[in-house]
Amino acid sequence: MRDPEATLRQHALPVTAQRVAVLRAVSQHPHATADDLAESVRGELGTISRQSVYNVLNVLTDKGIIRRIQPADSAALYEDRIGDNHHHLVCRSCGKTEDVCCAVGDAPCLTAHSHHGFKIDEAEVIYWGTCPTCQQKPRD
Amino acid sequence: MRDPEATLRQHALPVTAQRVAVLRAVSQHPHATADDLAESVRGELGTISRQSVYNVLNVLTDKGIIRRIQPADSAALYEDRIGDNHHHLVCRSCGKTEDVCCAVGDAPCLTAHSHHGFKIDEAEVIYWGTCPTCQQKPRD
DNA sequence: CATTATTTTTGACAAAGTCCAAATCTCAGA
DNA sequence: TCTGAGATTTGGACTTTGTCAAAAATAATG
Repeated sequence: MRDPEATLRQHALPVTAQRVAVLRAVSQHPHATADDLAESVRGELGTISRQSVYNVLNVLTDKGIIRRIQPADSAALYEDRIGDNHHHLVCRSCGKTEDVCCAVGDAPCLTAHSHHGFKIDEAEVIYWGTCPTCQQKPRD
Repeated sequence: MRDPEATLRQHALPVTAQRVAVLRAVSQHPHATADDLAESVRGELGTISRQSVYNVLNVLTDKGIIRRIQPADSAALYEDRIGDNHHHLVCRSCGKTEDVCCAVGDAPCLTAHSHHGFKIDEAEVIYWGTCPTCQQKPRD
């Protein structure tokens, strides 16, 4: 994220310290939870309410400035990288999350064959596995 | 599910009224939440504790007898149909969930190109869209 | 600067699950 | 069929993640 303030203005959002800080935090910590981000912002701003973190994240998500992903058994994660239709790879053991470019070309899984009369607008893909670190640990 | 009791025995699980009823409910109501299933079981058994529903669903899921899916902004859903690697199609508006066979052959999205050193074991795909019924309703 | 609408904050609340200890039940074996 | 050990069910407290609402503070316009 080059300039959080400019980004906010481009979307007609009043610029506040909280928004700038949260947006910067999302940019610096991809795949962080709301709580992680709150912690991060507190290190920078000194203080921010839990509710404000949620407010900001919701507004930014609604405006399409950031993206929310919600893997099973995890709080929502946020990321900066949008518009490129990438997917995610999550470690079942530690939750570590990585970006994955759509494997076969641009949007293969996305071929929205109309099914059951639904109008499909997105195909979300999550690859589940075990990260290198966890592969070395003894499984319980 | 042909015979819930036999299924439980095959997996070395003691047969209890609660397990049989929950398993049957999952079979009869694909994509139901734990709460939905509790209601359904109460209609059949008269009573079951909330905790037991969770206990049973967890055991059955661990044994691979049923499958749990967790779309964003929804409680976990359970289904009977396992082992065929199908995906899901969820209505953003009403949450209606349908099964979708893997679009391109057997397991295209599943091609687990190893990424970032992860050992990938599953590719979960959720198609998001609007169901026929909700397409007709005026959007708010 | 003053005004007005928007944000932030605080605290209560809600949904979905889990943890724990006590009571109950299942099932293998006598 | 009866018994007992071990597994399951239950009830209640608790946790996590997030939302609601009203009051206080702040940003942006003129």
